[in-house]
Amino acid sequence: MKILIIEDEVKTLQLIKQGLEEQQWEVDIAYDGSMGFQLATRQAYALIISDIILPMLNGLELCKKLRQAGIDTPILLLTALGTTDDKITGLDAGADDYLCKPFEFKELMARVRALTRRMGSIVHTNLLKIADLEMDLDTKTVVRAGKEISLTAKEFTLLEYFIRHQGRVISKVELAEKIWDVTFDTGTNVIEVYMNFLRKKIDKDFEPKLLHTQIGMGYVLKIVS
Amino acid sequence: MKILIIEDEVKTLQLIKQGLEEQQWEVDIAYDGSMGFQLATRQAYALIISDIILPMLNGLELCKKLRQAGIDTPILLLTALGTTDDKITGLDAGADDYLCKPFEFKELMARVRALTRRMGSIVHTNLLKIADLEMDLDTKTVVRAGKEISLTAKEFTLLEYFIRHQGRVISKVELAEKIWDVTFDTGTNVIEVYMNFLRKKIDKDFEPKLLHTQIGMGYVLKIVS
DNA sequence: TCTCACATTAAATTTACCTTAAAAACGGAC
DNA sequence: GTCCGTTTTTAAGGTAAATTTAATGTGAGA
Repeated sequence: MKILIIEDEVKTLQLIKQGLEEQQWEVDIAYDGSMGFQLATRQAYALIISDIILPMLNGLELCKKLRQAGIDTPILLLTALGTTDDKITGLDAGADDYLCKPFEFKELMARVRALTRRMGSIVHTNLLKIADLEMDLDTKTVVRAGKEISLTAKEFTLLEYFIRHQGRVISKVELAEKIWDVTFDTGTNVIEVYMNFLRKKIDKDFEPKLLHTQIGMGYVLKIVS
Repeated sequence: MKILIIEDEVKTLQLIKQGLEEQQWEVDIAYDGSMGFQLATRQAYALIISDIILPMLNGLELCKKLRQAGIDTPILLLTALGTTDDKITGLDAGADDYLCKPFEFKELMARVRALTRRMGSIVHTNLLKIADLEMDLDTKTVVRAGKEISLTAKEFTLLEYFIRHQGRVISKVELAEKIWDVTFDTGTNVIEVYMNFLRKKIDKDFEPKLLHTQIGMGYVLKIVS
């Protein structure tokens, strides 16, 4: 699950984004309120972190509009406006927490943990990983270097087998048995065709390459050759 | 629904109690941590407001014990310990918010409103949501974008399963087991027919579409593909 | 340079799913 | 019980996408 940051000040944005990514969160970014609204209504986030002073639509109006639209994602407002009345306005607009700049980074992270804890249990469950390639068995999605990659059922099963046995050279006979469920030589080249499909999708536009051929032996999924 | 205050300093206690009662809250009181724990585990509160420095069992230990006991009532810690590290310790112990004394009373009230907002709606109505689609389990009604949608029993059960597992790709085998209670392949296409029924009712006249097919894998209920 | 194992592409085939209609089962009302 | 409306299931035809086949290209090793 992802976190959405809405902030027009690039330095603050980068700081938060980096910190969240270190905690294994996926992060989306918006530079103004209306862009933030678009994103927040189009997909489900675990948390929205928003500045109050924003172009287009300010953080308070954003809160209200999201709540009106039925979005109940936790919202953390982050701003330089530090009076008690500002905080009250923010919280009553529908925000769940309010943190004043300048804030200590570790406090922000603790508040993020507190706000996402409830969601957290449903999060990051069935994930398989190698390098920057992630496979989510629940949502059946594959992401490499942050880009979502769409796989067919057979491609998915095949890649799953490779990730579960990463580093091991897997023979074509083994693949035929485990993925295609045939135990005799059918004289086909499906496996080669499918390895080609997979490579086009998960390796072609990325580095380092993960799928390697060991001529006469089989294929391996591993980092570096 | 009630709020529980755990505080040994009588003056602060009275101040908060009175303020909450003016907002029509019923208030229970505990003067030490273990009494607070007893009360919190014996009935459901909308919110627990606790000091950290308490006789018997301090506020942090109380938080941890309550979370371990499976109590997920929102907890607001209220204390004189004001460093960032104190806040982090509190939030990571399982608290939802942390306010330092001396605090302005109206900020406390705003934070109480923020923390109880969710509970207020979740508790007395038993409803499931995704995007602008709402399902009320008590009245067995479904509403999308404000329009009431009438579903048959099987359609309702099916949609409920999807909403409870939103984001997850659900295979036809799983649906057959969980909704139709068959564990073997009956060679039927009921599921496809029912997906068609559901789509006609909840997706046909609305945007964005929520039910998506992942060929060879199953179906997902989610916002955007 | 020749061979073999694998890569690549396009075309053929098959499967999974959608849609519609009609049949069967169910549930009140009488 | 019978009738009738509703819900659930079966069945059949159509379609797009996934899978497989087949034909050709390429590169490493003898």
